[in-house]
Amino acid sequence: MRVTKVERQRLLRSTIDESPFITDEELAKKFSVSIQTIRLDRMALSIPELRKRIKTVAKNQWNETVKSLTIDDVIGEIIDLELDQRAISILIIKPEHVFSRNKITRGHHLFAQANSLAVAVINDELALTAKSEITFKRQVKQTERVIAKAKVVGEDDKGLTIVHVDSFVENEVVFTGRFYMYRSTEQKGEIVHENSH
Amino acid sequence: MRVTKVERQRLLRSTIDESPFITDEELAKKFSVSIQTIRLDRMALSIPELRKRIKTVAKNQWNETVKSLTIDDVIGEIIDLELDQRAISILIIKPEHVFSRNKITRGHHLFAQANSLAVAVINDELALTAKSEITFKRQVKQTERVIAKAKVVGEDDKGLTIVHVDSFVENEVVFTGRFYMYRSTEQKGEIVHENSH
DNA sequence: ATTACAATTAGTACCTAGTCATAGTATTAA
DNA sequence: TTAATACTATGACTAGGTACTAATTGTAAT
Repeated sequence: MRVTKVERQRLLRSTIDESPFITDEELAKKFSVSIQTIRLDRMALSIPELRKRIKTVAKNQWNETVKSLTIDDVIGEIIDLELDQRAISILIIKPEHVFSRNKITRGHHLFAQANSLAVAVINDELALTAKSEITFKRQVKQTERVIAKAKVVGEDDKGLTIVHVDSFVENEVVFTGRFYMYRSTEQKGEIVHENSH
Repeated sequence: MRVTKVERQRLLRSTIDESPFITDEELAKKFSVSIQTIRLDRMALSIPELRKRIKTVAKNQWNETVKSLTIDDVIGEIIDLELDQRAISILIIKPEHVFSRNKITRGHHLFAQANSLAVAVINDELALTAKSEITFKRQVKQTERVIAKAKVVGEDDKGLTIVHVDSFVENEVVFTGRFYMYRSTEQKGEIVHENSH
């Protein structure tokens, strides 16, 4: 089925978004246009070629910036990250996050967002939560957008890194947590890049 | 530095394992051998070419991402429940629960198991976690079976129901948490399960 | 020293999934 | 009719390989 250019490009974007492992050839078949048209479309939409897409997806896992966690391992989307300093992530509450009857977010999703952010902010190969104290300040409903802000506040007497996370919906605190993180090397020494790629 | 074939292949394997984004050319330079030698080595070790490696890494990540959204499936199976008294659930740690690199369970899954058990044990329409203090006692690895035991221990001064959860792997405590649960009516009405999966 | 054989290197053709540049056709709007 | 827009086609080139054959080098045993 041939559709308009605009519509095709809209569909192209979402198709690639959904399954980034699709080639131009397959896309061409799918939309009944030539490969060249698909390529022009990608140009227009600034969508990189297959291999680069795959690489991007893969690199998140092995990232040199986010060492201890892949960005997609983080529950929610990281929008700001300064290792060993602070990090911010956004989680939009969808149907799968809520109790079906009252549409209130299940607590573990808020915890997961905050906890994974605390892991991500640690500049280390291995970061694990050793302990945490958390409080659910108010209920979060479906479709609300939760912004979690993590801040590394220091170390405790046992050498655990303390990360404080506050989560907000429209400037209102909905969750706070203090995470005591274990890290493999307890030093924030030099930046170790293993740029072997 | 030239080393023996066996040693080079050992190093090759770990190098690629560490950074799968390395080309044969770069590997050849690294080990001071020809590209062909590297290729023979990869053949011998059944290590696929760069693009396939990247693809695998990317696909794993893609799966993990998709899976972490359906967190509802990871809560574990309730095997014993006496409302407002105690509850027990079992969670077997699968690949989707762990960090891909070190196979250690991600904290939020242990939290989710304990938290959802705390919710389930409350005999009420609406049960929500208001606050909790949790401790991860030791790391849990893939394939291990986590048994969470929840016990309702009373109420605090604000009327929040306190549930204590200990999680074990083979009689060893791996997680403990104290959950302060909000409930809509402080009455024990009819049995309400939010089994919305 | 010569042979035997493994280890290594070299070279070729071919493949995929692209890039870039250029040219050409079809349809539509002024 | 002309011009613009959308689409298709072609050729030359690239990275990072596979698959194969052939030649060379290293080393250990006879």
